[in-house]
Amino acid sequence: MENSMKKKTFTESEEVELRRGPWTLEEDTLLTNYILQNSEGRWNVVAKCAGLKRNGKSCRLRWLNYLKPDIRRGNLSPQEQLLILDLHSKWGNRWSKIAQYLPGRTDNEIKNYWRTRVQKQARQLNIESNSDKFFDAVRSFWVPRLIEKMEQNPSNTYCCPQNNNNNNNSLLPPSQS
DNA sequence: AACATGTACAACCGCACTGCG
DNA sequence: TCGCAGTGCGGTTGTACATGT
Repeated sequence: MENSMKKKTFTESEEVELRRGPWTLEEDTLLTNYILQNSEGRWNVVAKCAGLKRNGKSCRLRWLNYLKPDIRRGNLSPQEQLLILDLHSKWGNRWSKIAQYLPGRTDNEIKNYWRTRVQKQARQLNIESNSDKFFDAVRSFWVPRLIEKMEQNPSNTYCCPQNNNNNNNSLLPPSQS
C-alpha cells in the first residue's frame, strides 16, 4: 500500500487525484444531494457528477453504510443480536445476507459487531469462534442471557417487519429449532 | 494528569461475479 | 467467446474514543 495511486480503475485519461480516508461533511452533503436528486445509478458516474474526488467504490460504501436515510444507528438490541447469532449459525459469514434480515443495519455493522464482540467472547473462552464448541457456548450461555435481557426490558426489543414469520420463533440455532 | 491498553467502527483492499460490447 | 468496467462481498486495517492504571 505504498502508493495509493498504483492502480486506477476508471478513465485513465483523467488524471484526477483521488481522495481517500475519512469523509468530510462537505463530501457527505455532495453525495447525499446528488443521490437524492438523481438516484444511485453507476457509482463511478455518481462520484464524478457529484463533484467528488472519490472513486465509485468509496462513494457506494459511504452511502450504503452511513448516509442512506434508512440506516439505523446505535446499539443493536438483544433481539437483533439474537437474530445475528441465529442467522450466522445458518449461513456463516454471509454478512450481506444476514443484514437483509435486519432492516437499517448494514453488513459492515454486523460484521464489526461479530468481530469485536462475538469473537472477543470466543477468545476469552479460549475457543475457535466458528467451532461447534463455540456454538454450544452461544446456545447454552449467550442466547439465554439475551432472552433474559429482552424479557427484562421488552421496550428495546426490535421487531423485524418482514421476517417475523421465520425468525421470531426461531431465535435458537437450527440444531435446536 | 499522563500514558497504556482496549474497543468500536469507518474505510480500504482484493477477489469474484455480472453484464455488456 | 473474450476482455473490460462496474459492482458486491468478505476480510482487514487505521484511528478516534473510552477505560484502566
